[in-house]
Amino acid sequence: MREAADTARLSGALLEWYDRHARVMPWRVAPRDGRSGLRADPYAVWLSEVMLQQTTVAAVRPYFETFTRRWPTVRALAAAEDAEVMGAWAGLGYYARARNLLKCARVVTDDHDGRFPDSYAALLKLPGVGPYTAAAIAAIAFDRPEVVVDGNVERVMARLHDIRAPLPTAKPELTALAARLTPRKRPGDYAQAVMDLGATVCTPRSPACGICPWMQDCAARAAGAAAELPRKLPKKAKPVRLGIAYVAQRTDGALLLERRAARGLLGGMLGWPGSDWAETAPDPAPPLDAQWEELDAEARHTFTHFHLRLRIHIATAPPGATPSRGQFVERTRFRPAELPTVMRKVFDLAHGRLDEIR
DNA sequence: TATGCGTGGAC
DNA sequence: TGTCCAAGCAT
Repeated sequence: MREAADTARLSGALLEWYDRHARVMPWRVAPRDGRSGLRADPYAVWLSEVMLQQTTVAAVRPYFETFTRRWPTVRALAAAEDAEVMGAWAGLGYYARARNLLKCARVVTDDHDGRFPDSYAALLKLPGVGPYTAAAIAAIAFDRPEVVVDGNVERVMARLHDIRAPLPTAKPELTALAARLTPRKRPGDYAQAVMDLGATVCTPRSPACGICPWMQDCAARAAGAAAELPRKLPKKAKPVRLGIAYVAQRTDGALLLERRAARGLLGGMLGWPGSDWAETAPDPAPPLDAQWEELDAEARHTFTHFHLRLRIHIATAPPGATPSRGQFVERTRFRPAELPTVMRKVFDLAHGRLDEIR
């Protein structure tokens, strides 16, 4: 157990480092000196934190810009159509976040008069807001001294204290260690400072210990073990699943698309009608009667827990054809960017040949 | 507590 | 090429 004076020195040293090295991000205000009174917009903090769940800053940046331009306030977002928001989220992944984002915007608008609650407990009740996000919003937007623990903080704590127990077993211990270090002053800056440290210095591979403000205090560095921590339980192998995607184009260029079920994989997103995805070869079941042609190429895509190989069948839909699934979307209204990545891969492989046979 | 849930970049 | 990884949450 560290002395209180020691923890104050550590958090102080990190805040000094952050004052000099904080990265510029569109959802941030400049580091505070405790007097400026500047606070980040809770809507921007919430939106960015949800986008940043398991997602890199580089990937989030353009999406954040798009969302705040189209929907500058939580009320504006709450009033958006579901399909608009899902389309705007396409490509960012973990689509349950987008579904919960809309739910949350509507709860804040309808039940909280358009203002985000300012306490950890109230934030935690919101859809899509878990322990990390609730603490982050409370600290960053409302200056509350909450303990913010994400993957960066876990890694930094595991190294600082040389914790050899693997994740996720070690998470409670790492959270307790993070709690001891969290200062009462500038909690939002402190939270962002630890995460920035983890993202730029105390990185998963090849940590830059030589420039770390906590170099002298790091137990793992002293033991020569920094790069090996945190340990993690081994992961399961990903099985390969097989499927068929059907891309039908009408002679006027309209494409047959289908809104996926609201829950589960790619829930609520637009896609091509197709078979289930399973480890055994699927039986063909095209969504309309036509002269189907199977492409030589297949779309390969890796999800969180399986690899997918998607065979692609294409056809020109006969005039007046009525599909058993999905609906035709005018070509001028079709935006490949509104498809999840695996479906966009299918389109990229299909569209040249599609126009040849039309 | 364990599992399902995306994507793109780094190595 | 394959593997690992990132500012987690819901069930």
